Amino acid sequence: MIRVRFAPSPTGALHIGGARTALFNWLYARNQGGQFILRIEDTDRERSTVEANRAIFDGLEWLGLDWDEGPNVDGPFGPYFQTERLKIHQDHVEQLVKEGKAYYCFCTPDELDKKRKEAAERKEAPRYDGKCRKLSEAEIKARLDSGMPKVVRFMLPPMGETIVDDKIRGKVVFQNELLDDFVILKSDGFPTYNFACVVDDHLMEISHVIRGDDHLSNTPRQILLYLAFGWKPPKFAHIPMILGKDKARMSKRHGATSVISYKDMGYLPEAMLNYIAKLGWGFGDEELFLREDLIKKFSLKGVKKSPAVFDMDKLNWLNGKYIRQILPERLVDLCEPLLIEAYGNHDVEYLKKVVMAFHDRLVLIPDIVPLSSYFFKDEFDYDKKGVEKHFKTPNAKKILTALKERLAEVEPFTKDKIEPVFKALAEELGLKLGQVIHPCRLALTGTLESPPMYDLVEILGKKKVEERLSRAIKFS
RNA sequence: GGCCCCAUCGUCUAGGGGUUAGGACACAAGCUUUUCAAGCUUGCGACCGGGGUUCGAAUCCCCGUGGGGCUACCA
Repeated sequence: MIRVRFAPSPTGALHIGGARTALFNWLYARNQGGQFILRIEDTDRERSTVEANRAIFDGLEWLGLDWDEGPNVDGPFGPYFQTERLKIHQDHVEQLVKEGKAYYCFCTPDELDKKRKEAAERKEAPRYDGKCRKLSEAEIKARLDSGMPKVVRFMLPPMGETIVDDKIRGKVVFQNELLDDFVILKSDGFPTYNFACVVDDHLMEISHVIRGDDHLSNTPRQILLYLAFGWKPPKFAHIPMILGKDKARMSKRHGATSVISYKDMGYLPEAMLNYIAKLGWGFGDEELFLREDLIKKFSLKGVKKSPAVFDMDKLNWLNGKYIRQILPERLVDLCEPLLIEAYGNHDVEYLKKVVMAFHDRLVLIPDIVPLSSYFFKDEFDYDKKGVEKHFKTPNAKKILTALKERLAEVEPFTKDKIEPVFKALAEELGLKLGQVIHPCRLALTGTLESPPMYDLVEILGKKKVEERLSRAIKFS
């Protein structure tokens, strides 16, 4: 059975990189008919918050990444909040201590810090010197009894090498002697990441650990832990990082990093899913992937080794693509609240028509608001250049007046009845169609850009068209 | 500093001994057209450097260089 997990720490919103890791795990599970587990790694008591838990759930939910086991979804391997597994972790630490594979350390952070600095000055690797390893039974007992702050360190095998056989990178060899006796239980009694994740992954029967590249260097430590327990390590797959425009690891200064903020900005979840899937994974030349395609086509073989730069332009393009493809009803649902917020309540049928007029003009959902303003506001200024070009012409008044009179006669007021009015007028005046339409567009919208003329006229309706033409006639 | 990973257009990538090095975004031009978009066509544009191996390297190996990561009582 394939079992994978996404194990975020709740110290902030679900960011792009985390979402992509979650996605790859989820896709692998769905593709393989396996299970996707969500485990919250909240052992950092200082930084973990409940709001962050919520934010992670929201992010995953927006992308449609559902978990088979985890918070709110009971499973046989819970609990799924790491802090609720404290006893389990402490028992396992104790087991290692009893077996002589781990030991108590009473060195203070200050002391260690000082040693690290000294080592750095001597240009030596800042490794723990193993001072407390040499403590006698009696010394340990005395310190333990005195209630002195303590941590537990893993006793590293001194020799040999540890091989990480990575599904994406192949075999990576690490020399054990370069590692040191790392801490597995902190002085607050909570396990460290490297320890807790090993115990939990094993107990939860995780078969594949798919995670960011930044964990590759941690993997030998974890493998050593598996070996110390006599457990079989899972398969590992380290996926490349996501970088910002300057090729540095993506962070706040690269703009919005939390996935949910993309929802607020007006991105569609399918666009986001498609985009982040392509960040570090590919399937030939294909660009467009719906959720089902991704599930069908995803494989670890398709995952790249090199890091990818987050490119907003491409995301925007994808978003536009998906907006053009979505059902009218859904687009209306997405736009409606924004329009109501900006322009107040309007007839639903009217809103629908307006939204559909901009269907293939939107890159982001909120673009609808500025683009459609003249559908909701009767008072607007005329574009300055437009006035020079289309109002300050000898014919302008005549055109607008004629248009007003003739449109008043149109019944029903639909675009196929409206169209002939424009064509006939242009012909009679010996003008090109554009010469009639441009002043009219300026009169009706105040701008030089709009949906096609006849749609525009129909949607605005006879009354507004007349009013606006009158106003423009006076102005010109 | 030590260790580890990575390296094809500006960006995402295809290709993995012999290719006119292909596609997508962005950019530019054109077409279409009542404008803006959309759509279509075309253009611009890359194998990090140096050594090997080979008849032949973008491709395999080594060394540099560059970028990233780890080296925490963060995950």
